[in-house]
Amino acid sequence: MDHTPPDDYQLDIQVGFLLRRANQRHLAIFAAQLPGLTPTQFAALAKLCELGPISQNALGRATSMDAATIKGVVDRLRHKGLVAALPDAADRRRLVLAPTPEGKAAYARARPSAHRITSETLAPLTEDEAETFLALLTRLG
Amino acid sequence: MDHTPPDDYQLDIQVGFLLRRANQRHLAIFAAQLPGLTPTQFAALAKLCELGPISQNALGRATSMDAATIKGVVDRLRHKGLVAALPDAADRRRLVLAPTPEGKAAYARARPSAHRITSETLAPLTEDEAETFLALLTRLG
DNA sequence: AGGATAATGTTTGTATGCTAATGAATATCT
DNA sequence: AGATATTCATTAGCATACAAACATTATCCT
Repeated sequence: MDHTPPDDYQLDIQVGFLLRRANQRHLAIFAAQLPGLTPTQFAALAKLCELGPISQNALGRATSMDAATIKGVVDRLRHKGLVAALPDAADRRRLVLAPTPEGKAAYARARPSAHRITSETLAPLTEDEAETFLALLTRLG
Repeated sequence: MDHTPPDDYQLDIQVGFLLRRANQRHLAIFAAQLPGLTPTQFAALAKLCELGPISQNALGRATSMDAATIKGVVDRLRHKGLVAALPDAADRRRLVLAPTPEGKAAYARARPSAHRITSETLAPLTEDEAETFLALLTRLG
């Protein structure tokens, strides 16, 4: 009898809306801390430095970007001189990507900022809360 | 001595990356459950139905979209016949928006789907976990 | 009253992000 | 081997998002 019928729809309480807002805030923090790279560009560069030479689509899978998206991101990284691409001799469909020396340097320079960005994004939470949040968020991916 | 130096950067652990992934999954669920409207379009329509007639920029603020973004969203809703726009007699800069009867009907029809979308997005978590997650996520917006 | 300021809506440009279609190359399977 | 299927990269089209610049209109302040 005390049961509230779900007749109301409060947008501000919905996961999708909250995810979008949290992401907006994170993007703003990222742009302020690391002006030269977008989050996706940094993610692609970071994964490429982590994994070493890899095909474009494989890099996309590693960073959760589809083929169309990763292409645009890689094109911009190549245009900036951070990533080099060579045709794969063994599989002529493939484009093998690798970070350039400038790309590796940019990644090394950006890493401290990346840590600050994560900290600042999670700053409204205590350490325990942040840990809980990340664990739950991981399961929603 | 057991302290791990933050020398490594694991992309898959970063908030930004996890937020992007969770959002991707949510968008896919949304598109499957509610094919006619995008999440932003639904958010704008829902807020407009909640709040009643309001200017375009004010609707943008209510839904966390900047002026350029809300314009595109509203244009598409108007093109679908879900939203009507009239010049404000009191303030000639303003465009007063209101849902059309079709817009109100679409909102009423979409609301059950919206609840399902939220449930499905949070399905990997228990109810208690989902509640915790939403509380923490709210503080990151 | 009148000049600085601010708000509203618009446009342009850049960057994600998805779907769908395409052509080329490789794998698979009978 | 040959037909079928899959993978890779690309392209086109649509929909967020944000920044920056703009003209128009309100408001504020002295």
